[in-house]
Amino acid sequence: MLKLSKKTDYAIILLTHLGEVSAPVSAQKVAEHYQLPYPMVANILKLLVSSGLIKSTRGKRGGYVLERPTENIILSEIIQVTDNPFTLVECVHDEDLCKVHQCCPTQRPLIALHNKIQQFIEETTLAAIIKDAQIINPNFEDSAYEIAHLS
Amino acid sequence: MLKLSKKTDYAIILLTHLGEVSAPVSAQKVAEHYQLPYPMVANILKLLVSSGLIKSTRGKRGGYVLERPTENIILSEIIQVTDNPFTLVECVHDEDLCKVHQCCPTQRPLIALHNKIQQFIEETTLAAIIKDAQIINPNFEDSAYEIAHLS
DNA sequence: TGATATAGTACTAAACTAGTGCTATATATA
DNA sequence: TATATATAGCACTAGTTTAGTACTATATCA
Repeated sequence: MLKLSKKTDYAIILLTHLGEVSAPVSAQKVAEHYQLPYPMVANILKLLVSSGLIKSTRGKRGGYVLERPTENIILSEIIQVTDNPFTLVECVHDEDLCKVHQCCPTQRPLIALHNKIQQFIEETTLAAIIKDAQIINPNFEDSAYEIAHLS
Repeated sequence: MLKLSKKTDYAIILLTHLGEVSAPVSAQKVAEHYQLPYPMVANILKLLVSSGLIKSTRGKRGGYVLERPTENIILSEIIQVTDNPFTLVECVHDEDLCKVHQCCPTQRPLIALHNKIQQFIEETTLAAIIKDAQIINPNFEDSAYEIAHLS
């Protein structure tokens, strides 16, 4: 099915949130704020740490912050972590897998589509995603700030 | 996972084949030609009939032919039949599904990506796919012709 | 030392994918 | 008109993936 997993969806939400605050945010707080299941959020945050997109501090006042500025995080990295590595059709990366590659009509057009998607997700930075989101909800930054500092 | 199903892959192969011959081709023949599992091929062809992309004739010398010229069949139709209807993220079509749409940062960038993919699969005709495939294997038409008329 | 928070790992239910099997029906042709 | 050929329409299964849960260990602040 041509769709992104909820994991990716959540990851973008989480990273966007982290991109808008400076103090560490706990899994609990983010989960509450977006009404997402806490264990899920916690798992994804762990995943994002182990893949180097965010870093964590434990203990009281601990939580997660971005590892890099939002301009240097691209959508394709996020998808790579939370979805399996993007492969529209198997033979894009390994044409030996394909029984009919001698006369395969899908290869070229689907590789073209693959490349278009790839290009888009490499062009799109977290910074751009955040900017887009703020057009919808200009007060978001403030409310996020409040939440992040709610004791 | 951001990928197309084998069903779609096969459907494109099958439709391309039908686009290159004029006489009806049986499920058996196509399956043999591409070394694909016959029951799978048969199922997909039935699906393509019921969705109006191809038409069938039963009995001896029966088989499948395209319902329309290749220029009038677009990739998005094929995907719609064989993959579930394309929805990169659920809220593209139904934003009430989303718990956080008041402040959802994924919505805009992912809808943008959705639209890019949508545009591509609507621009791409079966005729174009066939033309692409022939660049790879210019003898394909001949061999397909042979197979189609193999008694 | 205790509360808070992440780290790591393992597990489960539901959904989807890929593929199979069977029986009924239509058609060309000998 | 009988027969071989071919599609039509089901229903079923195994394997994989997704989404979400649970538990224990460890680090840190106060």
